[in-house]
Amino acid sequence: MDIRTLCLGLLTQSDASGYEIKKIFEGQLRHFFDASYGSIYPALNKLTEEGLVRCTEQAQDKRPDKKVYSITPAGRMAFLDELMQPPGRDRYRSEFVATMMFADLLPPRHVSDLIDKRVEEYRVMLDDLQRACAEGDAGKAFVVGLGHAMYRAGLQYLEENRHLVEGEALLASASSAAD
Amino acid sequence: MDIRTLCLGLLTQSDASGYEIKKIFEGQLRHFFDASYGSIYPALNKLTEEGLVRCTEQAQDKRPDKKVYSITPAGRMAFLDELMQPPGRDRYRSEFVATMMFADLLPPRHVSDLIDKRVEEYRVMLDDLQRACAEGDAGKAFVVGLGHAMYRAGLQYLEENRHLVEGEALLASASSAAD
DNA sequence: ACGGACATGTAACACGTTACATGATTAA
DNA sequence: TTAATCATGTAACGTGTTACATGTCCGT
Repeated sequence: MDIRTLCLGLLTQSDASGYEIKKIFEGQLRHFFDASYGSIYPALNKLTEEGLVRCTEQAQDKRPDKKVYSITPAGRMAFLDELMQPPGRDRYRSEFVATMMFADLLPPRHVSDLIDKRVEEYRVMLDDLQRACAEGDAGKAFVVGLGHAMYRAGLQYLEENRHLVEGEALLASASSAAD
Repeated sequence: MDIRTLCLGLLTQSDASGYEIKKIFEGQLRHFFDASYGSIYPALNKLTEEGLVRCTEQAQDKRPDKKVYSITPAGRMAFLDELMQPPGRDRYRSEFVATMMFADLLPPRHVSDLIDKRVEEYRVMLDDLQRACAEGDAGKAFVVGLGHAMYRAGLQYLEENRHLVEGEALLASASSAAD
């Protein structure tokens, strides 16, 4: 699902400007998706050309014009069509995970620091998601709940199993300390 | 962490050809990373130019030459250097999750089918990971375990909460059936 | 006076995939 | 004979990010 389609989807829920769409990505959706202005504005222009959204320019005093986009019936159909396509496979990219794969090459302290940081990040994220769970429709709540469940499991795993990568490092430092 | 660095990392663990590296990505690492020949071969060539890996051509009878790459001391240093950089944020892209966000726009049956499929995929993946857990060093086991824990939580959540998105659909169809 | 929010956009760049090109060997 | 596995590579394309360009208003 590319940014263009995602924007179209957001516009099924409410009219918005490019700037506002960015805010939505930075808000509750932050832990699942993101998009920069560099992809949002061109996407919106393309959708307009294709007749899937309509743009109403609102002149504002003391501010640049605000371009508010709303989805057209054709846009709704196109989005539905997209949603009905079999979803492609998830893709994931985690430098933390990649780093942990090679934990045995790193100084023990560094590994511990990385895990500490990640644990803290998970905690913040879980708080965020808890809060986000309240607001929003069923679909959003479901997705937020899924994220929460998975990140909570990740956090718990880190806490219970960090010794696996820290231990190995300790072993190495213990054998050199035993000299 | 780009493909080039990932290849370098794999070469810290054993010498390999481009073809073999692809097999590794398709094997135990499948659920965490992937890479196509179109990025692996150029990466390997670039690493060679940079002096981070060395290439030994093995003439094979009845097969094209096999180019086996091994990491150089400079390569090890460069990889370590890379690993010591603070890891960038995770990025995630899931069409399933995106689709679920808009579950209320979809036919109830379709949503149920999607979840059924996802549940089945999780089951297969968990089996895979269970098996992969045994082999490999501490780092790999840790990462595989983390994946397992998170996907298991995802599966459980889906099973226990699918009614949230199926229920809403049912509600809509119930009210129209009550006419 | 300065940084941050509001507001829109473009161009260069990075990174990766897909499809193509080539060709032998082996098992069904 | 047909498909799969072994084996390497390139070129076109897609998709997105970063950095830049521009300008106002508001709070401190």
